[in-house]
Amino acid sequence: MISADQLKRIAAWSCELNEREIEFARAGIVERSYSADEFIFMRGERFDFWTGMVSGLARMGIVSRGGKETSFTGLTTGSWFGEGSVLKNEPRRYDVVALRDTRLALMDRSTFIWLFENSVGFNRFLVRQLNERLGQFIGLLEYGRTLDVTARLARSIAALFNPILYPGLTPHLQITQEEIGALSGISRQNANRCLNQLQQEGLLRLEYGGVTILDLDRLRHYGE
DNA sequence: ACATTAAATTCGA
DNA sequence: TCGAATTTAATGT
Repeated sequence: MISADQLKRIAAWSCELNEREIEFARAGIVERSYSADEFIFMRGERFDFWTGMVSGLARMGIVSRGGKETSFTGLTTGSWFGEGSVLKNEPRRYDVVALRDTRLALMDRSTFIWLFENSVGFNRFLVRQLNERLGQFIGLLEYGRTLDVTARLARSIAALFNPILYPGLTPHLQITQEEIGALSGISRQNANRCLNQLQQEGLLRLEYGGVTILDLDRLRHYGE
């Protein structure tokens, strides 16, 4: 159980709920901490919570049998994920691992289902979110094949700044080049080269331990 | 892999 | 509590 204040702070969707729904939501949420490199859950595992990033950074993806890692997307503060598995009441189809110390909000399944069945505002949010994620995954289809490393990195960064999936973000993000590499599936060295190229082209600005996005639109369509 | 630079932490007054 | 010194972390090549 978390306070109404805390709910407002960590869940952008809560502003679409009425008083009663907010009471329900906060009663069904607890917070939990994860340390860097810890698995939040693994593919095939049951994890009966809908989850929100309170702070930190995580990576959603799969590791194949050979140990090869495929990253679907990064998860930053403010994003909520896992609604697919919770709705269908089935095991997770991907891994989520914390890239640095991370705090999560966990909403239990019955609360999620109650909101789904009773709250118009919550459903509005869900539809928008699912639609946005679908768009993101369609974008991933052309990934590996057609795009060079710089474009892949540009797009995984751009994905982090999707205002629907990651509400309340400023154009500045605290993230190391190593973490960007992990999200894009490339080495830190390569990430460094790509980032400098993107800075050259005026799409972002590099800082110590962070980046500031200057042109999200061109980043998103980089390499087209 | 190594050299450089920025930031965080410790320590002495 | 301030700032210099040391250690740790991030970056550039």
